[in-house]
Amino acid sequence: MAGRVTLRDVAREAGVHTSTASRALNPATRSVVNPETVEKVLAVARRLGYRPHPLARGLRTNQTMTIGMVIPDIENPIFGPLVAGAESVFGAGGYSVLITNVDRGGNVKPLVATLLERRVDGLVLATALREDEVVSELRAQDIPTVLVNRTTDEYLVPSIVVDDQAGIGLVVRHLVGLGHRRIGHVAGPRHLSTGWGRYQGFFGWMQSLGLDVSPEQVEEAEWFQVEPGYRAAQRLLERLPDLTAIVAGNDLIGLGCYRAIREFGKEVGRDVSVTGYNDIALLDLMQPPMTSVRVPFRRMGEEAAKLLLGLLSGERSDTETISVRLQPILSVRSSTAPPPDDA
Amino acid sequence: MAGRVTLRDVAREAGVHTSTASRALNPATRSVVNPETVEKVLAVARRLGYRPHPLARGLRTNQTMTIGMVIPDIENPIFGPLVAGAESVFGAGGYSVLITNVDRGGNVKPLVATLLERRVDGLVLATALREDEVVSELRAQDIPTVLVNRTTDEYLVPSIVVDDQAGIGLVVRHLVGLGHRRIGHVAGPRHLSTGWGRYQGFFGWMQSLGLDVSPEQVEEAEWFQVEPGYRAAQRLLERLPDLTAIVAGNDLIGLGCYRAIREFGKEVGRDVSVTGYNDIALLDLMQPPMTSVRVPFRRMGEEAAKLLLGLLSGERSDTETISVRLQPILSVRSSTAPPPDDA
DNA sequence: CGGCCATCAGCAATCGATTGCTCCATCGAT
DNA sequence: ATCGATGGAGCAATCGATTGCTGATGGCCG
Repeated sequence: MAGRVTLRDVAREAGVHTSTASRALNPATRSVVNPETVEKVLAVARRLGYRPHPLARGLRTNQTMTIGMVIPDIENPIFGPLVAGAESVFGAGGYSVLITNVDRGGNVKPLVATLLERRVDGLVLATALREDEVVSELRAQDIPTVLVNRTTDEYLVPSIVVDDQAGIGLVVRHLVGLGHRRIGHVAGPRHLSTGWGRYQGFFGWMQSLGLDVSPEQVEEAEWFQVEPGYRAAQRLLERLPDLTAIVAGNDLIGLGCYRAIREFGKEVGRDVSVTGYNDIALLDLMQPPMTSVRVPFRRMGEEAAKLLLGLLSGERSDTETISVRLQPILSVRSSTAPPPDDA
Repeated sequence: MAGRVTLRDVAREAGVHTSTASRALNPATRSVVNPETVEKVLAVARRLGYRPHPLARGLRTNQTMTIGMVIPDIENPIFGPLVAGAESVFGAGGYSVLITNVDRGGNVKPLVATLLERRVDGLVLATALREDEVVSELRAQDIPTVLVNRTTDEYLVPSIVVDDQAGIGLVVRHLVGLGHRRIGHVAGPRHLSTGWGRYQGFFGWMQSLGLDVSPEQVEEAEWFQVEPGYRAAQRLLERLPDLTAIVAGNDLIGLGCYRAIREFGKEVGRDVSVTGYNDIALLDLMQPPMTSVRVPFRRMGEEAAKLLLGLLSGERSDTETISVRLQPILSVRSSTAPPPDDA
């Protein structure tokens, strides 16, 4: 029965008062106790296998050593590594992670409320919208919060995101380098920073590379999924049948593009190149393997955890602007190739 | 500031003692309080937005309303739905889920110890080995525990698994029905109930369908991953080049088989049929789309949560044998076809 | 009219740890 | 020798809710 031993037991056994035992056990207050007494208490605690009761401690100190994490659509494979990374860093810091999943269309607010009722010490949200009421409130209430993967337009709380400008730059330059000129974009939802940032990046890079680009070269998928990507790609190809390349908002949308391209009687990688984003697992096993922008999700989770730990320890104030933009790299595969000669 | 209001505040405002307020608020003890008083307290609590402090309550009642969940290799896509399913049921029951990931080869014991120190009310483990010391200890300590996806050989605690016997039956009968006779098996690790059960099922079904089957038709992948699956498939095909079908231990192993088959100059689905297991996302987009056994992971998570909730409420005793075997169904795709004529 | 019981609410202990304050003893300085 | 400073340890309050027990009130029955 681990944990049956209370501080009282330790104190009695060591022949000191509980308060003394408490101070001896706590590294921060240890200095006010006689070193010999400290030794004695420590020895007894070890022998008895004493473990402080987290609830009792938390009640008094008003800390739960618990982090709340909200994940949208946990079935999306990008979130596994993200959670794993965060969890490992939090675990090393003595924190545990309460996880909550919110399916697409679900309401984040009550979930966050539940987490706060549980008195989590901080939050990691992977659910931010570009304009996010929940985040604003958390900011207003001074609840240590870190955003991950997505962020808000206005800086409210720290975030760890990937540099979409850079990521899209990688694919656009890659495509242009291959000789593509007529490039389209099947964007993700533009009310999310990821969809928006990539969309912006697409425009920016096309222009800066001196290529014509207009809004009609873009279609928006309602969601970062295969099916919506497929439908958006259909619309795009119908309007602009002579595109030689499509930059997809993420890998799943890219897979939707594959399907649409085939339905138009063309071959992916030969007639029309496609790029994805995120570089999820198994992408290299698709037909053809998809060129994508590799996003370090595990690292993203780790950085988010470190950042939040920093906020919690008071080392960093969340009023100072801190945002981390991770740099992606390009995974080139055979879904991208020079445009066909007759193009 | 949700939660700043304490029971004391409510009691004072309602003009009653805290104990009365407490009883009025708790449905179980409400009957002992005058209905009018109850109304009054309830009204005040609502007005003030009172939320009980979970730590204070937990300290007294010795319950944290928290469940610990241990996931192996959280990056594996099967665990997303499983976690989501469990989390939604637990959430509805007022429980929160502390999640812990253990990477392959990691040690589960200290993670469980941490969770127990946190005083979780129960555990869901997706990490069971066929002989599992940790599970035995939990059983011995009477800690409400449920296993999910994998189970132990000896019945120790309740589990929710898929019926591997039935699942393998689906694929073997499917293959035999297509005309295959020389069928091999690339098994998953046999120290896990999933690897073992499918291996057993393969033998059983082959025999019961009157086909020759010997251990040399089987190779074991060290892990449920593409790469180990590939290596095992290589070994198998080298030994038995005339196989017309391979039953893979799971989808990822199946994808490894794809690669090995191609390296042997054959075509998947035409020369050699392949079946997977689990039916993970994107499998339908592989080349060729893989026939697989669909396992309802979300449901598995839900059932696990329900079962554990049952144990916790005392409705069910964990001494009575309870195990749920979910029934899988077959997703037929084009990785399976009749054997080639010359075979 | 007295006594008994049921109903309801308050008192106070309790869960286990933390921490401000007090108290005592010792030591050094004047 | 006296006083103050200092180190070290104990006392008790506290965090917020739950709950066994006690006590008061009022109704009913004999």
